[in-house]
Amino acid sequence: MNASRTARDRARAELTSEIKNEARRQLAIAGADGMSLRAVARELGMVSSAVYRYFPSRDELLTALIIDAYQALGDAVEAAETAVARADLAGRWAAICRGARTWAIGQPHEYALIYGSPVPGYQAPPATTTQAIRLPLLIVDVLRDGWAAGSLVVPADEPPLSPVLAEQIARVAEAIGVELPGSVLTRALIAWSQLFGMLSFELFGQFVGSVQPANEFFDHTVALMATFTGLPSECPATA
Amino acid sequence: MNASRTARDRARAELTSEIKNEARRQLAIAGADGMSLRAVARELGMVSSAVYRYFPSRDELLTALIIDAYQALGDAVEAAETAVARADLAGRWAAICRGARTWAIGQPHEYALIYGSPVPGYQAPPATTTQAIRLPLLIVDVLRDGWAAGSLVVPADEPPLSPVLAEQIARVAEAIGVELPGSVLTRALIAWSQLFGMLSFELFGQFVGSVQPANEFFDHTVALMATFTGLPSECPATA
DNA sequence: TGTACATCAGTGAACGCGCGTTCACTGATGTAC
DNA sequence: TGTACATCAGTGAACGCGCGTTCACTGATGTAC
Repeated sequence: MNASRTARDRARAELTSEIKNEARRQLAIAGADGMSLRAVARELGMVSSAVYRYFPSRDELLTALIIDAYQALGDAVEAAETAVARADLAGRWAAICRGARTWAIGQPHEYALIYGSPVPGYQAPPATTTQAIRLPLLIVDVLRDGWAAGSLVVPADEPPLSPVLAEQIARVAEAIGVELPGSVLTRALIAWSQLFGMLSFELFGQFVGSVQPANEFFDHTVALMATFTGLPSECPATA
Repeated sequence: MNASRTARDRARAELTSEIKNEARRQLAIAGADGMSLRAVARELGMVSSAVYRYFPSRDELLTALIIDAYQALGDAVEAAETAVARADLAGRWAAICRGARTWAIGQPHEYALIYGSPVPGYQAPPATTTQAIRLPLLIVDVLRDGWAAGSLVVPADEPPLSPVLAEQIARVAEAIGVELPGSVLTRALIAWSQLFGMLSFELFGQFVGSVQPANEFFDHTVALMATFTGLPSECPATA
């Protein structure tokens, strides 16, 4: 009836996610280019053409994996951030960073899929963007709360933004509906790119021979970058 | 005689670099996985097996491209930095950053090859490391000069490095033969990772919809990160 | 509850493709005397 | 300067492989009356 879930529906949903899981497994072994429909089908004990009942092409399967990855990262980071007391701004920032790192280390190949080199000839659909901006939006939330509470430390000798940059930043602020000084938003973008630069360096091996394993370097950096964005380094006075 | 360069030698050197050039062209079109020996040979008007007289396998060709890319980036950045007056520390830092960006934008696929996701199943030989550390070494040079001149601004309220991190950093300092406070070296590593995080975001499309085109954001960030590492923001007093 | 029809999942064969690598060979270039 | 031999570049055919995608089909599951 209209209770929707027929046996067929359930079977379809299950197989769809099994296909994605197997594809993820191959991603981990052979990378994005190595993920093949035939191999997925083989591993699942079905004939290769059967996969086409679930995904119309290899590219669509890849797209699904990319969206899933952004979503999983967003979920993980949001969960980590939500667990921290709202007033603990530095703690929330740290939770975002550590949540991202934990997720990235847990599934390095999915991380590489979304933050590594773009797959050549592949165009990300808009649905990915919606997921991709969740993390930067979380960062902005923390800063906005800090701004509202008056606890943000804006450096006095900040060089002014150039007109072009100021307008780009203003448009961003408008698009996400947030009122923050341009300098604060700019520093947030810098901290955001630093975070992923650091994660990529760690995961892609650029820290080998220096700060690898990077646990302590990561935590230290997170603290410094919190200060960089103007967040107070200590928990707020519980007054 | 012993004047070495026979016609054969010259022909070999020329074809070797033509093969690499064609391989780079394919890199730009199809990415690292898309670069194929057969296609290279085809484009050069030779039979595919002939390429094996120059590179023993596809992987060795890729390795050559990776080393070349690090080398080209190192050369470009060194040239940019050398052109700046020694005493102009912030200028040297900016030259390093802009040199890296100019090179990356000029050959985005070679950039992706060395700073994007690692090619699965591929192990970088030590020769790449020698080239890869040239840029961070340049950064350290600038800071060392600043330290020697007493013009480095070390923040007073710096959180102390944890013992593990302090030792990692000390080992790095020893390995590269430099005497700098651990906090300065740590900030250098942070700035270094920020630089490449920002470049990757720009090249891989994460800034679309915010600070793309990123020229002004880049320059602004370079200035802020110079301050972050302790470099004086102005040209030195010419006294 | 039972029948007739429509929908859908999965099959198996095929198309056409490109790939990396090996190997025995021909012919040109270089070297030693 | 000339000859004999060794080195090397490039050929062409072959091996064995895996890939994405299409298509006509069988048989099971769902739906409407």
